[in-house]
Amino acid sequence: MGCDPSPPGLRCATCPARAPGLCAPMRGPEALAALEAARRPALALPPGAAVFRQGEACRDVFILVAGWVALAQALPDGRRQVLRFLLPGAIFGLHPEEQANHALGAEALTAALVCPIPAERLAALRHAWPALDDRLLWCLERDVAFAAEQVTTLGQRPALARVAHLLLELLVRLGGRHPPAEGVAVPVPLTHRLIGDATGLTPEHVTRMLRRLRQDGVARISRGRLTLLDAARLVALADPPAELLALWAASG
Amino acid sequence: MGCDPSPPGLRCATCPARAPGLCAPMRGPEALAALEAARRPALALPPGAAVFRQGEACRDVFILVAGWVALAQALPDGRRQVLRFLLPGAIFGLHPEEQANHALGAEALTAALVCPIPAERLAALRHAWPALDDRLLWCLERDVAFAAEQVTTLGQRPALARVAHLLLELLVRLGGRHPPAEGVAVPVPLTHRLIGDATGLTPEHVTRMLRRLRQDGVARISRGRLTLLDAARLVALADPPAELLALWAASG
DNA sequence: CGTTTGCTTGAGGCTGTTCAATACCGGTGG
DNA sequence: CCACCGGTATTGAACAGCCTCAAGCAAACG
Repeated sequence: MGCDPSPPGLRCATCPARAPGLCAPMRGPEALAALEAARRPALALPPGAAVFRQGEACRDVFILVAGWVALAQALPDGRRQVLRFLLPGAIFGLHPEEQANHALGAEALTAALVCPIPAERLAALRHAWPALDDRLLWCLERDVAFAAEQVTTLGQRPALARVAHLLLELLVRLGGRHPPAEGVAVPVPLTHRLIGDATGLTPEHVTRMLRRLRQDGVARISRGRLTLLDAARLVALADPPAELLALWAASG
Repeated sequence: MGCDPSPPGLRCATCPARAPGLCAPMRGPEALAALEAARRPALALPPGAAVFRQGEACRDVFILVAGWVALAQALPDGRRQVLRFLLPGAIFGLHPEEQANHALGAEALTAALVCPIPAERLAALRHAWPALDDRLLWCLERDVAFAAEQVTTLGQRPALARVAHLLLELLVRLGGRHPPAEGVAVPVPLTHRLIGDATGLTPEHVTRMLRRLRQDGVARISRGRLTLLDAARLVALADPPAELLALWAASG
């Protein structure tokens, strides 16, 4: 929960080629300096800490610099839906102006570093550097495409395909390429509960689906490490639209 | 399928107060004239016609001037997911640049009138009138919020709540206010199949859920007309986040 | 080490699907 | 005006997928 006013700033951590963040279009030194000047001190969060809570007033927009964050919507009955697992470079917390309070919560899954940027300062930057508008527009169009795919998955695909879809998405986003590499153990800080909240399944059923994937030699996940065994069969199970694979690979 | 190069243009039909379209920020006569100049001739579509098909190249962005359009993603096995029912004023067909082909299809549910705007011309307009960026950003942030809610609904809510949620959404969007008016028969061109494709249910189960809503005196839909009987109970069943109601009412 | 948290497995039940048969409505052509 | 027709709605019965509940286990953490 502490504050880290010094490095790592936006410059180094949010601009890896495979996870372009907000600063990608701010190439000029002045523009980047302006973005650096606008941001608040970076927040270092321990695992489980909330970046913001559902219902809280929207004050800042955030850039995830390091670690994993989950965006989730909780329901009154205790159920909750994970909307997206965020990786470094992600920008989140944007909202239409009518919306004064967060409809979603954001929670760190690992130790995480986030940069808050006051919403009004971001608006000022947008007007000073129009390239920032292009970037934000691109990010949002991408988010809409991702959300549409998740809607289709939850509405139409059976449990096994939902889990396969999520694993494939993570592998492609983490690896930055499609097809993803086989045989590599990738760190993935997800519990069965989190996977269930993202796929609309119970943790018990997630266990059963993961067992089938393991027994069929498709992929295995254990102790926080995900290993792809058979990329072709995972893709066949997940059956993602071709358009998405490029987006996953390109945008963390 | 014909072309209608004359009225109704963007001016009259897309700017009703309750369904602000692209031109809302283009108040100045020059700006509006520029938008009018950029658009192609309006397309008049018969019911069932495709505005664009899934997999087709992305060439234009569209503004819905009149009628209903469904955005849907089809799966190889014949199932499909309706992502959103569009009402007049909606802008659709935006996509991140990596995406050369539509991941979704758009189909007219009624006779409909749409204005295509070439994507590159829209980009040019954006740079000439920065207010347009604000508007597009707002539209996309709203779309992300809507999509997030649909994800939660499909992932976590049971069948009755899903149907109630959709009916409430339509009533609030059509009426432009919350709570929606009781006792008014609103034209709604949806078949049980379409409702099922939007809620992830079979048409048969949609029938059963609608029967329960009718028997419980909550709402009834028949012969293309939706009548709200008990707003409070519909809201209780649908249980939408407070943030959404304002967005539904404000944005058609 | 003890405690806690998450994982695993099984049995039984509920929700929603599938399949099939019938009724309905709107449009068409005789 | 009426018979016909295609698409849609309705209903029921059997089935399947996923959930609930409960117990036992493994792993992480103080």
